[in-house]
Amino acid sequence: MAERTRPKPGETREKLMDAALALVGKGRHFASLGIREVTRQASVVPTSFYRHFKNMDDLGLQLVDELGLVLRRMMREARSYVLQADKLIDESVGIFISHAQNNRSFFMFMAQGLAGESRAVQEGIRSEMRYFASELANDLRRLRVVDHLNDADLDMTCDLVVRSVAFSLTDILSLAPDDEPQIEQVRKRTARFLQLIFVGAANWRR
Amino acid sequence: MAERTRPKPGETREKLMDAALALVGKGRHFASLGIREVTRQASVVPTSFYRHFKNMDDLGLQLVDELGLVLRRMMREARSYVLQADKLIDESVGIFISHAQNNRSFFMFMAQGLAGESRAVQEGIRSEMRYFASELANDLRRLRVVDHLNDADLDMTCDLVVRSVAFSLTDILSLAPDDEPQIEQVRKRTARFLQLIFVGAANWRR
DNA sequence: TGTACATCAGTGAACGCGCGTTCACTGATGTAC
DNA sequence: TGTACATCAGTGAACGCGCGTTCACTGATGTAC
Repeated sequence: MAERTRPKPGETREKLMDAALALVGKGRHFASLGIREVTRQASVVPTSFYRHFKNMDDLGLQLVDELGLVLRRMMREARSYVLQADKLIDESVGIFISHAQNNRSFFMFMAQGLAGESRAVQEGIRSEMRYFASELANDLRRLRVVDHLNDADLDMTCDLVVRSVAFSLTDILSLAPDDEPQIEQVRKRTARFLQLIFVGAANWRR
Repeated sequence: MAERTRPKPGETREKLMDAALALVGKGRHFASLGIREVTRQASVVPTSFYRHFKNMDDLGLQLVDELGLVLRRMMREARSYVLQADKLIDESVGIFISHAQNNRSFFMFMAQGLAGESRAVQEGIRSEMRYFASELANDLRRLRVVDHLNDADLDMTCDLVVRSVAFSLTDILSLAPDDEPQIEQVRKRTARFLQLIFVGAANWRR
């Protein structure tokens, strides 16, 4: 019955990334985090950091990859719940916002990274958003709600949708996580933004 | 013919704010700037900082106020150039983008601040954006392009417009300042976003 | 299956450095009478 | 108008501290034969 004296492989790496995320979730900006600070939060000796990351930028880049996983999970859930077009907007916005609340730190990191110091992180997040928009375009084609739009116009519409939702995200993040009434406000407003955009798309260039 | 041995009042304060902006303009994130770093950039002794600001957050707040002035100047220019509705979108977007290029550092600071560490700076920037949106609503009423929308729907539309433009801003800022072809792309795409939104508004709840 | 060796992740001590902040001082400008 | 004093912005030295990074070491795990 020997105790586990050796940590699982990759455990410290995960602890460091979680620690950075936790600090961001507490309101700190990623760009202002230091190596010692992160290792302290992770209850790990500072030297260990270098076993897994070159520097903080490197850690940031690896967080972007994990962010991608979160976004894909969100998309998958939206797809499985939203099978027809009529409640599409409200349900998708709802799913998005509940994910934003359950992954606050991740989305804070994303919001920060868009205007962050590291060009690479910036590009990574933008590329995730582009991917998200293109998947959305696929889904809309599949649901046949936008048959009259050509590909370029559909892409533009989806891009605008993703941007609007991303901006609503920063609204959510600036609220207390349990401020239900305000969160409900943001949910409604975001849904109306999307309705407005889709009304625009429906009447586009006719 | 005595040399001016004493600096003008407020000169150092201005130098410090300019220095912080300059560092942000070089790609640094405001949250990661230090007092010594800013004073060094301003060619001022570190102690002087405390004559004008309590800490970096305080300096950030005062930068938000100046940002407000830049935005108001931009609005004024847009109003004087755009007198009728037909070229409204293209011209406004053009003016906006040229201001973004001429005040890169300011707008970088704004983009960073939206997801920044200081709650107060965040609120300040949001409030500037709300003000901007409400002024836009006034203008649209005045130009009588949105007569069929009620106040709440007009506000929503303007909010969405301002958000979309603000997001395009981050597109511009991530490009090299002289990358004309790409900037032209962003200009066109932003204009089409706004057209889509206005088509939506024109057909809203008919 | 057993043995020898390479690889890997974590450790603790140590380094030099730049940081934020304080202090007492200076000298120019503004204000009261 | 002149004088005395308060206020203000800028200075240079000094402080203690936490930072990023390096180093040599440890011991567990993986690999070759």
